[in-house]
Amino acid sequence: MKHPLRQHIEEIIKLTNEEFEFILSHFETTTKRKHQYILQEGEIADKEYWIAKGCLKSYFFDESGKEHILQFGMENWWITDYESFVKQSKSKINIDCIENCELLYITYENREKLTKEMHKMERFWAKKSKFGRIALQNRILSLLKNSSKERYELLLEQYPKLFQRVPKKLIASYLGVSRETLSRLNS
Amino acid sequence: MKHPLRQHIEEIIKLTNEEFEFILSHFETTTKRKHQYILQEGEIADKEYWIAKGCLKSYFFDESGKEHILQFGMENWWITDYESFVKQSKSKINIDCIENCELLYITYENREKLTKEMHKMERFWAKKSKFGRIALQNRILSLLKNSSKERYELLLEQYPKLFQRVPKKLIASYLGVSRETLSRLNS
DNA sequence: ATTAATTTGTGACAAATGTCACACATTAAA
DNA sequence: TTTAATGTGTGACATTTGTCACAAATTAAT
Repeated sequence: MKHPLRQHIEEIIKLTNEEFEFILSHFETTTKRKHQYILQEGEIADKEYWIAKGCLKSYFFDESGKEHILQFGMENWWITDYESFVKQSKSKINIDCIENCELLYITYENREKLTKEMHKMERFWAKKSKFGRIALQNRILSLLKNSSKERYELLLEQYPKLFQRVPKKLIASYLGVSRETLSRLNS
Repeated sequence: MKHPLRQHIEEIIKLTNEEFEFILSHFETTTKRKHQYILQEGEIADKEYWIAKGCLKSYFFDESGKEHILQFGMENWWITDYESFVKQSKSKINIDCIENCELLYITYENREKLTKEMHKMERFWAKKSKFGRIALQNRILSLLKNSSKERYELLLEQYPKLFQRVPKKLIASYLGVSRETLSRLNS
């Protein structure tokens, strides 16, 4: 039984046992409980997390104090503030656990080291970055062309599990509508 | 006087004369007139364009036939359908010139070749990809947290030139509001 | 110069969405 | 088990935005 992180990476590049062990040696493990945070506004995101188990949200507050959800994270997803991590600049966002979580993380330094030591991993992350960008582009497309109701239905279709794990008011925030509007979309 | 493409690339990585000539040999030049297209829905984006001069839009139509603008392109920007180019899949979008344009382009094959032949260019495009992703993330942030009026003012602030070159109805489409609403935002 | 096409602004009204208030259900904490 | 906190649905109403219609202004084409 392969390590789930290895399975995840091997969806993109094949690895020998030694290569995977070498990669894994650059990661650390941590567990967090529901409501605990892994990144706070103003900090520099010096770690990128791979979610072994659990569910998280990345979010920020606007001037009026309203919460907006940028991303959810579940098993096999990566999560960090990408902008802060890449630029090593102060983060505008927060990341909290919405369930108890088991996480693997790699620090910025270790990731830099690993990409230099192992060209395969540079390719892995380049590909991840490409696909991440495509996903964001499609979210913008959807925000432009789809109504709230359509966005709701598309999300429900694509991530049915999310709806059993995450309060609807967070879903509303992710979709960019008020919780009352979301509540009325079903009818 | 350095070639403008060289200046552009050297904002990220330094090049020798030979290196730049080598890079340039992978590109071709083309000119297009206003209203001409460089990519149509259903085609595979097999080229990535660097805009030497002119202005373009990438856009798509929703079911009701409404046009939505995904991106504008101006001097020193790159433009293609990123998803189609990366996956070499059928494009959902169109790209048209909204002014006469001078363009340099690199084909998918040449770009693959060049990244393999020259690791510097792999790093260049990886960085481009990262920053492109950050820009998209910030656009989503803005769509979630800012009102139409705020988005309008932010765009005006960031790209004042755009407003002298591009009809306002296209700006409206980019911002995700009707042209009538945009027209009323000033008051 | 004339004609045609495109762009822009504005009024009137409909539709969608947000806000506030409150009741009730569900979950977490003591 | 009791209490507190959180989440959800719904009514009433205000606000925002979209749609349709039309006229004026601007730009492009002949």
